[in-house]
Amino acid sequence: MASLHDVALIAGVSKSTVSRVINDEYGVKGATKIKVQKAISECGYIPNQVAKDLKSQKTNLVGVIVPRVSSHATALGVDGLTSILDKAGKHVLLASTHQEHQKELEYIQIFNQKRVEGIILYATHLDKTLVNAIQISNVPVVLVGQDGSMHNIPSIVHDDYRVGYEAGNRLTAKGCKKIGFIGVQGDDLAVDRLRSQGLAQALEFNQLSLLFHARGDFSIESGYETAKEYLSKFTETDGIFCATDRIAVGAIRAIQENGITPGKEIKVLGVGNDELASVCTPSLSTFNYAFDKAGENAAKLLLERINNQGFEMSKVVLTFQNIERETC
Amino acid sequence: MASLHDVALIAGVSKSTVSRVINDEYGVKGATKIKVQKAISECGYIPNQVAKDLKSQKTNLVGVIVPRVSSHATALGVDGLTSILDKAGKHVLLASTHQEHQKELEYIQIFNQKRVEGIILYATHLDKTLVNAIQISNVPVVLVGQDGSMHNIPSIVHDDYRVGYEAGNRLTAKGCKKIGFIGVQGDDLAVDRLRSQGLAQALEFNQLSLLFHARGDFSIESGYETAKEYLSKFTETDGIFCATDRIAVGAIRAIQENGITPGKEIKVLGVGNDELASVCTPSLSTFNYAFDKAGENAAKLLLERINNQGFEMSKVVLTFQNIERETC
DNA sequence: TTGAAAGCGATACCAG
DNA sequence: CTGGTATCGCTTTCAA
Repeated sequence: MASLHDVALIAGVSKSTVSRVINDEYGVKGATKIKVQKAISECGYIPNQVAKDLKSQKTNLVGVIVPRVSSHATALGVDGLTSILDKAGKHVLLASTHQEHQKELEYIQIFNQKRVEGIILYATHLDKTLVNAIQISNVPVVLVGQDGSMHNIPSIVHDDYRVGYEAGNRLTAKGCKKIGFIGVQGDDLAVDRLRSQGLAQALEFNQLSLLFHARGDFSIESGYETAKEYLSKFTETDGIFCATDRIAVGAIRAIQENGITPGKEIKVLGVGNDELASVCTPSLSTFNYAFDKAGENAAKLLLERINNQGFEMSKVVLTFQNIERETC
Repeated sequence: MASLHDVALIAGVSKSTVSRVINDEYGVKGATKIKVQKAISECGYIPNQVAKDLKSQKTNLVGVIVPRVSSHATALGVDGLTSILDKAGKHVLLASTHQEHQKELEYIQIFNQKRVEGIILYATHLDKTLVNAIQISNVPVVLVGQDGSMHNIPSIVHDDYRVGYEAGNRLTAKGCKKIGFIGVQGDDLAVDRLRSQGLAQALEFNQLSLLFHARGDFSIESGYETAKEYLSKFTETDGIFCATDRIAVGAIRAIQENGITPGKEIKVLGVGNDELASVCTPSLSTFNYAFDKAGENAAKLLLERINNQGFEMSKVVLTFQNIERETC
C-alpha cells in the first residue's frame, strides 16, 4: 500500500511537501501541488490514520460496551450516542459482552490499549471488580443504566426507584390490594432492586405490603413462565408490576391463559414503553423511558469529561412519563 | 502516559528487554523479568496498541456500517456478527449513517484510512456511486441486505423474490383474489422491488394481477396511514402483503378501524418475524428471516476474504420459514 | 517555497 | 541473555 514516501518519490518532492498538500496547508506552489495531486491519484494513495494517530497522540475514538445490541434500551441508546459522537468527529469502537460480565473488564483494558478517549459502558450490574476496573482506567468511563456515582463514576440512570414508587401509586389508585413484582436477577440494582423497593415503599405508604417478588430474565418467555408460576401460588393477586415491558407482555399472556382479563381483575404495569406495549392486546400501561436520550446524554457527558470539563455533574437522572393504556 | 522507554529507564534495561518481557518471549533472566515487571506496575504502563498496529501493519479491526442500529434486522445482525468477529479476535468499528446515503461513502473512505481489514455494509439501496466506492475500497466489503453480486461484491441476502412469490401463494391459497402490496421507497431493491415482483409473479401464475403497489417508509405509523389510504381507494381488497412486519402491524390497525377483521375478510402477511408479529392481535402471519444468521454469515464471509479465501462464493442467499398465525 | 531530520511507541534483527 | 538500531507512516520544527 502506497505511503507518503511513495508519493514523494513519484512526484519528485519531499515527504514534507506531500504532507502539506494533503493537509491543505498554505505555502505550497501551485505547480508543486498539482504534481503531488497527480502522483497521489496515480498510486491510489490513502492516508494512514494509524500513523497519524500515533504521531498526533489522538485517536478520536470512543469505546462503547453493551451486554447486547438487540435490546430496546441499548439499540436506541447506541443510535442516540452515535448521533452525538458523530457530530463531535468521534468514531465508535463497539463491543458486545453477550452477557458475560468478565468481558466488561477485558474490553475496558483493550480499549485503554487502543487509546480510546473515553468509554461508555451499559451495565446490568456493578460489583467491586467492575468498579475497580473503571477506576484504574486511564480514560473517563461513563456508566449507563446503573448508578456508579457513589464510586465517583459519572452515570446516566433512569429514575428507577421513583418508577417503582409511581407504579405502586398507579396500581393502588386503581384499587389493587394484592400486588406482586416480577423482576430479574438480584444483582441488577437498577432493574430489580430499585424498582421493587420503590414499589414496596409506595405500598407501605398505602398500608399495603408486597405480595411476592419473583425473578426471571429479560425475555417474554420468562415473563410468561414466572407469572404462570406465581399466579397459581398467589391466586389472590390483583396487580403485577413487571420490571420491563417484555416481561409484562409474557405476564399478560399467562393471565389470559387463566381466563382472566388483564386490566380488569388483574392490573399490569411494565417499564420502558417498548413498541410491543402499544401493539399487544390488551395494550400495556407502562412508563416511557427515554433510552435514546440516555445514549445522547452519555455521549455528551463523556465528551465533556474528555475535554476535562463536566466534573460538576456526578450523575444525570432521566425522568419518565406515565403511559396510560388498557392494562392499568 | 508511560511508554516502553519510561519502563526501560526505571528498570535500568533497554527497550528491547522490556518488549521481550511484555510479550512473554523466552530468553530473559528471571531477575531481569521481575525488575521489569516491578517497573511496569510502578509507572502504570499500558501497551500502546496504536504503535503496535503501525509497526505490525495489522489492526484486527472490522468496520460495520448500518443505516441505524435500532431496527430488528440490524440489531440482531450486529449481535450475530460481533459474536463471530469476537472469536476471531477482531474488533468492531461501528458507524451509523442515520439513513443518510452519502455517509456510506464517507465511512468507507474513513474506514480505509483507519486501515480496517474489511467492511460489512448494511445497505438499503445500491446505486452507481456506492458500487464504485465499494469497488475502489482497498479492503474487502461484504454487503448485507442488498445483492451486489452482479458487481462482484460478495453479498448476504434474504430470498426476497421468493418470499414475495410464496406470499402470493399463501394469500391465494386462502382464497384472496384482490391483493395489494405495501412497500417502501422504490430504490430499495430487496425490500420493495423484489418482494413485490415475486408477489406479482405468483399472482400471474394464478391468473390474477396485483391490485395496488403502495409505498411508505419502515414505520408502523406509515403502514397504518398507507393502508388506510389504499383501503378506501380499493374497497374490494381481500389480501395485503406488507414488505415488513412493522408495516403490517400498522395495516392491521387500519383494517380494524374500518370494522373489518384482519385474517377473515382481509388476509395480511408481513416479512421478518419481528417480535411484534407474535404479540399483536390478531397475531400476524409472516415469514421468519434469520437476521442473526445474516450477521454471522457476513462476518464469516468477510473473515475468509480477509484471509484471501472464500472467492468461490459470490453470495449467500438465506432461506425463510413460513410462520402461520391468525392473519392468514 | 521546499527539504532534512527528529520523534510518536512499539518490534525485530543483528551484535556482543 | 541483553542492547543498539532501523523501521512502520506520518507531522513538525528548523534551515536553507
